[in-house]
Order: sequence, then structure tokens, then C-alpha cells
Amino acid sequence: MIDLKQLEQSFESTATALRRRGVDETKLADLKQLFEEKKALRQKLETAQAEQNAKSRLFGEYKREGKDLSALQAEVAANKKRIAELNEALKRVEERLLNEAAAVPNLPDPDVPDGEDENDNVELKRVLEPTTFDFQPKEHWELAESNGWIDFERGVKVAKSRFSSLRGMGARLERALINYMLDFNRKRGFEEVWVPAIVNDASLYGTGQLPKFADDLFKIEGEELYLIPTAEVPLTNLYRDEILSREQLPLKMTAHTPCFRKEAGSAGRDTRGIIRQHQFDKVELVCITRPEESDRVFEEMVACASDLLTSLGLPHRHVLLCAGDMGFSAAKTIDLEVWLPGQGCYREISSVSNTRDFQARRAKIRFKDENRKNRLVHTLNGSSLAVGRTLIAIMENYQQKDGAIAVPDALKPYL
RNA sequence: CGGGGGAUGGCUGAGUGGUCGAAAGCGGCGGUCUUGAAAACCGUUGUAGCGCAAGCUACCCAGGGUUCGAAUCCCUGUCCCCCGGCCA
Repeated sequence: MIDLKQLEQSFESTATALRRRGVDETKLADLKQLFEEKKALRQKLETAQAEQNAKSRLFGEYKREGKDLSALQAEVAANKKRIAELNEALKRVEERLLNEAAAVPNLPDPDVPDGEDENDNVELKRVLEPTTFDFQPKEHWELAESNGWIDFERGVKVAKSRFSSLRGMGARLERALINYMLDFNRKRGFEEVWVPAIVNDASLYGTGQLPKFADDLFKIEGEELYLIPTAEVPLTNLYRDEILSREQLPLKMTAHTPCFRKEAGSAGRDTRGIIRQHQFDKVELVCITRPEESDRVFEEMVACASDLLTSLGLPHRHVLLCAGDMGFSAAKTIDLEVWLPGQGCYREISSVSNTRDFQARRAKIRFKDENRKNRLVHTLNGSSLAVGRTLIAIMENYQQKDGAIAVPDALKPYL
């Protein structure tokens, strides 16, 4: 959630920042007006309530002294009606305000480039040279098929399209990768955490998936529960409605979970292979920090994911997302894209975002600062890495002329 | 899923209609004492909104209701605990 006070007091700069994300300015003007309307209504209501409280207190006194109550009763009854009306009006305005405010994306950081989509993203750097072959490299689904690592048809039979099953070395590598990644992150100071893969709507609201993106989620029938689209949701929400002490920060966590996404808007995209599945494994990084240190921690997270790829010998590049291509909650995002020789292009394998106080405001995660004031924390999340896509990257980068696949040295102890 | 009991401030726990934002204890913070510490003693200690301030308003799980007035009474929901059933 954006800071409505900031919107009210610095409308121009806020609107300018949000225009970069395609937010309509008239909508923001409406929002500002609603906010002011709410303030005015609340003031009226509170004045009326103060009056009611003062008069109600007189009842006890009057009774003790045996005074006549009828005049007082009439006044209080009229005021009561007014309070009810004001209350009603306030509630309506607040509901509208909340609905509209909850649908506004985060402000992009000043150093985030302008742009509409992935074509305007900025490549920051490349790590490792793209793998070269003296034969025509294959795409991962061919390799998966010939090596018997992925069973596409039976996965679909058991569930539906965009589901699959890993077999033999494919499944073992998936598990090895998970363990390797968790250990790698732990050595970088991230606490290993295990979390529920089902969360409630309050959690999804807290991290920004709800109310706007309900269509992307698998909902449990008859319950206000959902399968998680990313471990970011349970990890961040571990601290929802909490006030942390300064000493606890920064919190650095890592977790492996399955992730479930409907991929509602992706019909026809990446239908071959396991690039885009309804269920996939991911090892996630989530940090909760003081505002002053979130930039530093952001860099640590990017470095952690990038070094992980390097340690697996996977060529990749860092991409700074433009304002139009960022996710709803992010103020700044760096994607890591891994080189896929079979496809001959870079594909997203990790995404690290600083949401600043956007999620913290929604989820009410605060800390006591040095003056014992409660302030919003900054929350950050990043994949480290999408495990299925890492498996793909290994298949395509480590393929041999005969179609066999070598194992990266780093993973050998895990197999 | 069936039966019973609960939900109060950082924690424990009192409070069953009228200065209750809430006793008491513990904890935290500041101080006195001490070479230092402990103990003891004194003071202080929830969150949010509005306001220059004094102050006002809201919050005792959540949402409704009764009442001039609700932490306290009524209804609904959620969560937790105990007993039983089922179960990795």
C-alpha cells in the first residue's frame, strides 16, 4: 500500500512517480480527495463522540444528585443519531478508500529506468560467457525426454496440463539442487525456515497478491485459504502485525517450498517443457530490514543468487527492470536471467525485489527505532533460485554431444 | 468431525454496565545507593488518528446489536486449549 499521507502532502511527486508505472493521475486525484474526505468526516465524528462521552458522564452525577434527566436524555438521543449517520458515511468512504488504495502499485525508486515492458529493461552485467558447443545444442525438453528425466504425459494425466513428473536422475537433481541452494544461502547468513504452503487471505493481502491478483491463485474450495504462489508470502507474513526490536534486524531467511500459480494470462506461452508450470519448487530469500539498510541487503541478495548461479557454472546476466515491467509490490527489481543454449537466449531464473515499506504497511510489520518510535520495516524478497528452471539450465548448459548430461561439480556431493 | 472451556497491555493475571486505557505482579527503560554489579528504593513504560499545543477520538480476538453509557450484557464469526473420533 502506498503512503496516503505522502500522496496528500506531495501529490505532484507521487503522481509523477506512479505515472511511470502507468497509473492514471485522475485516479490518484480521486484517491487524494477520498482521503481528505475521510479525514474531515472523522473529525466531525470524533467531535460528536466527545460530546456524547461528556454528556453520558453527567448521567451518573445527575442521578446521584437526584436531578431531572429528561433534557439531557433528549440532547443525547439527537446526538446519537448524528453519530450513527456520520459513522455510516465514514465507513463507506473508508471502504472505498481502502479498495482503491489497495489497487495502486508501489512507487518505483528514482534509479529505476522508464519503460513499458521487458524491452526497456537495462542489462547491468553478464557473468560467465555463454556456453559454446561444437554441435547443435538441444532444448531441455528433448534432453529430458531422451534421458528419461521428465515424464510430461503422465504428469498431465495425474493433474492437468502444465503439470509434470520428474523421474530418476531428474528427480534426484531437483532434490540435490534444493539442498545445495539451502546450504549455500545458510552459509551467507540466511536462516533456514520451513513454512506452510497454504496461507490465508490476510497473508496474501499483506504481501500484495490480494485483492488484485486473485485470478493467479489456486484457492481451496470452501475455505479462505490459498496455495502459495511463492514462499515470499508465508515468510514475510511470519512477522505480520508484529513490532520487532532493532536488534532482531535484519532478518534474513531462506526456505524451500513448492509454488502454485494458475498462469491465467499465459495461454500459449512456454507450453513445451517445464519453463512455466502450475507447480514448481523454489528456494526463496526474504529479508526484513531497517529502512537504512535495505539497499545494502538488496545487493547482498542479488549477489547471493548470482554467486549461486556462478558456483553451478551457469552463465547469466543481471537485468534492472524498468518501471513498467516490475511487479505490483516492488520499488526496485533486478532479475537474473540464465543462458539457455538450446533456446539461444537468456531466461529469468531469479528475481530480487525491494518493496521498501509497501508490504510492511499492508502487513503492519514495524520495529522500534532508537527513539523507541514504531516505524515500518522494509521487506525484500528474491528467488534463489527457481529450482525447475535451474534444472533446465543445467540440462542445456551441461549437455554432451551424445545427449548425456554432465553434473556440475558443486552438486556432486549432493548426489 | 462430536462434546466442554477460553480469548484483557511485552508476559502472567484482576476486572460482570458509569472518570477503566484498564488493578497487581513480572519484564523493559531512567534514576538513587555501590569501586562495579546484585539487592533494595523512587520514577517511568501500549497502539493509531487529529491538533502548534492543551487535549480529543478509537482500540480489552473480529464484526454486528442492546444502552445516555460496554472490557463487562446479547448475536455471529475466527482462533486457541482440553476430552473423544480419524490420521501422516
